Amino acid sequence: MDEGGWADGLDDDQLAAVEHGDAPLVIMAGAGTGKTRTLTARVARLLDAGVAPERVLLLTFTRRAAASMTARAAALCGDPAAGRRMWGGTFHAVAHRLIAEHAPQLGLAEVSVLDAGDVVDLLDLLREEHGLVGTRVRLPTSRALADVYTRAVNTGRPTREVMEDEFPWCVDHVEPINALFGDFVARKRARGLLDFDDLLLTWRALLADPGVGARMRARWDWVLVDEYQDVNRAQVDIVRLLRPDGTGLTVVGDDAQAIYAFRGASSAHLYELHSALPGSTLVRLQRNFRSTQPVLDLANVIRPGEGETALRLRADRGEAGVRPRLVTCANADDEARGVADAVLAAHQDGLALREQAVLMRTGHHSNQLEIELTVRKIPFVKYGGIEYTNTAHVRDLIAALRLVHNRRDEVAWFRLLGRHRAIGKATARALSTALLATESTAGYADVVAEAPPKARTALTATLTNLAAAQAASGSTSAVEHCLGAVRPLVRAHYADWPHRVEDLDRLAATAAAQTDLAAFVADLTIDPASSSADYAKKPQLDEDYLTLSTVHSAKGLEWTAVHLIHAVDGAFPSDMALSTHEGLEEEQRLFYVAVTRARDSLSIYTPQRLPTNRSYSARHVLAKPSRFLTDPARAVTDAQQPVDEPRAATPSSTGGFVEIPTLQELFK
DNA sequence: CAAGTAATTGTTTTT
DNA sequence: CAATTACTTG
Repeated sequence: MDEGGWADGLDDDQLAAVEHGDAPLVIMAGAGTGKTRTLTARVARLLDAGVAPERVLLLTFTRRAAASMTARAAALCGDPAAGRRMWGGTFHAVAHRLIAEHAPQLGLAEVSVLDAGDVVDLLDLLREEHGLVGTRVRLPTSRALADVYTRAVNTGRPTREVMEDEFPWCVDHVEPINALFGDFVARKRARGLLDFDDLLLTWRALLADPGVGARMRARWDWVLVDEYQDVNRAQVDIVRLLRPDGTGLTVVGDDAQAIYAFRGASSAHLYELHSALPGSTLVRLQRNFRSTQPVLDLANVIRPGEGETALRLRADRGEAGVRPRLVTCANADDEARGVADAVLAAHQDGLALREQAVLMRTGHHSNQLEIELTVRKIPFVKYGGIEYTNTAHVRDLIAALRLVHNRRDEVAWFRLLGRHRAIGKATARALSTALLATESTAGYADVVAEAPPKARTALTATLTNLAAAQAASGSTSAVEHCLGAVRPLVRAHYADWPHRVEDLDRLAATAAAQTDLAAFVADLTIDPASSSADYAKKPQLDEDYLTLSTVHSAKGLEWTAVHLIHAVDGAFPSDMALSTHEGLEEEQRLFYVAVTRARDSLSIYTPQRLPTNRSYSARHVLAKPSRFLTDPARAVTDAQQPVDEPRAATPSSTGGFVEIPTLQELFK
């Protein structure tokens, strides 16, 4: 019917991908070539042809991407409700939904999701039991153990091999470490705890089961996967198990934008899929609809890879445009002023802050800039970095919320018990064991008797509240009791409690409004960035604000004006990546991703002096411009020195902005 | 065994 | 410079 709807404005290549039948389809789409649009249109076309929305599964890299794609596809075919009926989300989020549904088949009563920090806590607990503590020789930290484990799981290599290659100082302890990992797996299983890796492994196991797998496969006729260059071994297996012969499968990716090797991803999976599925069609999208040619000229210089896979992006918008600016600054403060000046200048010329972004390699690169923006009252929201839900008090509340649905969540018990005065590691462990042994909440009182006398009053209050939360029938009352349990602990435990309690009230208010509290808590863990960002910035939704983002978090997004800061060797590329060839290549792809986010205007800043990262005193060190700014790269940019006289911050000179809190402040 | 004090170590990206 | 960790004391 609404033919023009989804086909509107698509070029021949895109249309070919959209109208392709049910044979396996691999779309290699360069940056800015309308990959999201094509995928969305393809889904809309399927719906338009009468496919039931619940028979479509769309796997994306972030929850935000899934939500916007399903909503747009539904709108394109004139049935807004279809978006909610469709299956969409990250691998991890969809896995959780399916695992919760199949908990009985997995022998699990309830499931809780552990974040990276919880995993470290649990490993720490086990580390002592396995005698891997002491000061006689260097032993791996819990953090290192978590790294080894996740690395092995995500690449499908034995832990021994991972340790030999990447953690040589652990090699002397392979035996006890592997024994510990065995216990780690068993303990998680016994308590209904799933970490991020388990979500994928468990989904894969469900699919590999003859009975459950066949039924699960039969749920969807169409499976579409975005950002396929960033999937790891387990995710590849899941895709293959979902569509064994590739019928109804569509994957989209760009090997030049593979930036998650550290998580076990490999862009080789993209090619392997094409060759593994004999009947598959390969469609290449090379016309860039996003950026001006001058921006692409730089992108083409920076883009890694030669030969067959090399692909020169061509601007559909013609030759016009402004060459990227290469701005040399004295130091980070100078850089911050330069960015703020440029952002405000563009704003005065009518470019909304929402159309501008500042990108960086790592979260702390914007420290000085954030101060400058705050002083000059330029509102901003920062994406990336992991501060928000990782703050201790937020995790305390999340632990309490997890206990509402899973009384056997040992990690959560351990954490909350340890917040009490007079209860340390050893006592917390003993008490959590005792709590796990209780048949019902009625047994909590007996456990209090085992606690040190000084802790009993507070502990009684905590356990009474948690028991009430567990008995509560609705989210509102459950959350209220959790807050009742956690608030006094936070007040007693943190000197700066007023701020923290405010945070908790805010989070609790959102949690209380949920119909499915368990799912909300899991979501908060699986997708912390967008969940916390979404609820934190809701009140200012129609405000204009500048985006600050790590390049990783900026993947798939675009802005009219982009400012790339700290383009300096050691910062971008990160000094952590300089030692290996693969590491450096990934940094280069990351740089390419950053450059290709810009539509019209790109500015790259190179501060000449930065604080040393060794010593935290005020000493600075000379920084060289990023090695990716080669002579050919410089040849297609305009070098620019900002005014080098120091300028005072000019507060209200721009006026009119309402100060909104940054996420960091919300969760401090 | 917990809490306080002294020493030391930190280093990226994220589901 | 902070924040974690190792060591000491109550």
